[in-house]
Amino acid sequence: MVSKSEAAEFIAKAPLFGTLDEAGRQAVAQEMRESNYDSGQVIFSRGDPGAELHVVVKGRVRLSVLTSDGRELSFAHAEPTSIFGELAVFDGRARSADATAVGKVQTLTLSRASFGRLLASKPQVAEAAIRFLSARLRDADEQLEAIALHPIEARLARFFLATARQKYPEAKSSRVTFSLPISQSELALLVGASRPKVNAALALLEAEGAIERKGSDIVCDIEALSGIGGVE
Amino acid sequence: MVSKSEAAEFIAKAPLFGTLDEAGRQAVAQEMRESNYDSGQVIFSRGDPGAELHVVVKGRVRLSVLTSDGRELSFAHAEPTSIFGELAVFDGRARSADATAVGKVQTLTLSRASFGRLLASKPQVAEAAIRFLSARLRDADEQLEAIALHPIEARLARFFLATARQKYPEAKSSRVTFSLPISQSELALLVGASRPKVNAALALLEAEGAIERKGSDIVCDIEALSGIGGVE
DNA sequence: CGGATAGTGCCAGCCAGCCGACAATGCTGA
DNA sequence: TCAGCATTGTCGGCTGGCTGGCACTATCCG
Repeated sequence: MVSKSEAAEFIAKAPLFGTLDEAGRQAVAQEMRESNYDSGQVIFSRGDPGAELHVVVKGRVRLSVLTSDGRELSFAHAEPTSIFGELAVFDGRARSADATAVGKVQTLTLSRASFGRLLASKPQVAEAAIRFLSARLRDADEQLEAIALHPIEARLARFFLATARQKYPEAKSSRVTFSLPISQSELALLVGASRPKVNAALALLEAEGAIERKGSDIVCDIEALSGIGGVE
Repeated sequence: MVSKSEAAEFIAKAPLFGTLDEAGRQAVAQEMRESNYDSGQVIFSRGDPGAELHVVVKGRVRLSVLTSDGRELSFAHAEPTSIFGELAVFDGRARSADATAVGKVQTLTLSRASFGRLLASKPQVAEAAIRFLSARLRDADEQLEAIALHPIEARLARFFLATARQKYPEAKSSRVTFSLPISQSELALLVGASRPKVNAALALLEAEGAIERKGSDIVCDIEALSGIGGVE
């Protein structure tokens, strides 16, 4: 259970609400509702009318699409402080992807109506939304490029780079360690490849010295990964 | 040459400025500058600091990325009334793609500074920007899905559907005709496939009766294309 | 404590789509 | 008018990645 004051504190770390002052965050927190999901539970599906956005508090959420013939692709995973389901709130159209809990998940939700009021009353939220969407779009473009033009190892390398950058925004040492609670199958969905290929690519990256796997932890060599990822 | 009043009239058709009133459009038009490019000319390149957005007046612009090993992919073509180069203006970061004139091109440009003033003074522009970016993001997601999960014919079919929907927004008859001034090589870049494959896929679509080619015109059967494109 | 379930590592066979190449056609500009 | 270039239509060889399957291990839960 999350108290309203904990919620207010928490959303300060979320992109859309970080620019609000203390009072603003309190006000938003008042409007948010807590939701809990079990592992594998569908949070929403593509095509649903969808009228609220989520901020992840605990756990991971897979954002993916599923074709009629059963093929699947993950756009991203939402982790704590990540926002998802925002598109339906921004433009009022249907859900563009499926959201599925990967493990137990807790989120805070904000309704379209509440967000509309927020947007109208706080101009800095509109600006934050524009920056947020711009960043999303840059990510999407990069992902499109990766999947269309780069081989699997490069896509994996980029994924690790992006994750590392997210966990350690300050670009400091060349080797960073973090835990990666993702199965190879999830990785395969994210990277748009088959599970066996991901397995092989991981082994390859490790052989090249770009990563090192220690249980569920992973050590990344930023330099090496950049090289393999094709980032000049 | 475009006069300021012609410009004001023209930008009414562009997504970001359509919500402005006559006076607002006049004001924006005053700030815009005309640019002309020859066929093949690079308008900007990825990584450039980029400080203005463009509205296409005449011609087509290819928005693409190029990898170090020479592989290329088009995200989209900007056509008259389309906006491109907006990301750098929204978030102040570098250009995320290359923009190249396909044929002679004329654009109107608006500087980041001008846009910033516009954003601050007209709240409806912020809202338009959010909707605009949301739509872009939905497109990007759809493209990602298509390229990762669907075969070439399906991607081509979706491309035609999207084009048809853009030219005839009112969903009326099941067959629509329009001219398609794009070479197969351009199509291949857009669809993320090799040129020969596009050629074969076009032949296949025509054999299936989903399209019909008459010179540079094309007749699309919406139903058939939807079926092949995997749109339920 | 033991069984079930999920994740990992790996192999073999198959196929879609790539590449490079070439002729035929058509448009363009001198 | 004609040469030159871009575009189109097709091939064949090659290969990266997929599918499906199987054994082994770790982990979670009853």
